[in-house]
Amino acid sequence: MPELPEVETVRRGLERWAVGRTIAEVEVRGPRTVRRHAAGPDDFAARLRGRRIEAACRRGKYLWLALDDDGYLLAHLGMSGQFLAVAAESEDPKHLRARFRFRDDGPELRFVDQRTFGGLALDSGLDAGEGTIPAAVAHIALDPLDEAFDDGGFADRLRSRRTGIKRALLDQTLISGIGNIYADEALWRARMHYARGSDTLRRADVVALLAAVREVLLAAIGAGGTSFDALYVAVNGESGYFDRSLEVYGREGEPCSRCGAAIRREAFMNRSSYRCPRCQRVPKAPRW
DNA sequence: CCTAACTCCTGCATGC
DNA sequence: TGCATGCAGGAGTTAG
Repeated sequence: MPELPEVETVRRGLERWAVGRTIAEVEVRGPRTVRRHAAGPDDFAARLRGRRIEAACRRGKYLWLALDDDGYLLAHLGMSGQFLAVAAESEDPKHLRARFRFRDDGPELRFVDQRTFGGLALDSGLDAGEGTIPAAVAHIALDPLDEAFDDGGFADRLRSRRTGIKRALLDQTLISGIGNIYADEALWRARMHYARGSDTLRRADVVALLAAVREVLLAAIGAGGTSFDALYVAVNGESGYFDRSLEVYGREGEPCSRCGAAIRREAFMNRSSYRCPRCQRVPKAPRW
């Protein structure tokens, strides 16, 4: 599932394959993928025709392409969205949702999405202090790899919340880019249980947690992300290999690499959480 | 304002 | 074999 490392890998691919090119034609398959574009698929396609792509940007799990008319092509991959740069002659995949052709001889760009949680929209800019961003992204917190991320401010906000630590890590308005996989991996690295109350963390605990988050995100970016199946690949079609480095996620029953205890899978927030039962003990006052 | 449940969707694995 | 069920889950929306 695309989280920050996967989205960053895709962003780099868009930088390589889309930036500097001018759009000739856009084809949208069905209304769902552009459901966030209020004016509809035809307007979406018409406005993009002739636009030059100036930059590929990201905040958390949101991606956007800055256009030469000061607009933004905003994208979210959801659970299974992909951008693929491929020769126009190659066969259309089953879940093709949008196609971008350019005014050059290079490959076309396709947005493919099996589970349709992903989406595309055109948006206008908003001055957010740290620069202009698409208006629809304004409520998303900076991600922990952004140099403007405020560690102290995050600690304050986290500690003032009355929720569990994993819920907080998954809240994109508090810290962005973390999903189920990297939340579990970071909590394992920090030796914290997912149900620990966010208001029980001392500032030093938050420092350790942020360090663990950054370590795992950077390592995963270095591996090109995590590809469990064909649902996540880079823009050039390659899979990431961070799945080999996962310590707990998807490893139920396997020994913890630190202590040897069998990794446990538990239902939490209508999904699965993985943890080491010895390294990550249940807190005295868990907040499920 | 805060927190949490609900909802959208498709394909694959599992069980009877 | 076929059908029902469960599971994967990001984030906007709604409810309390």
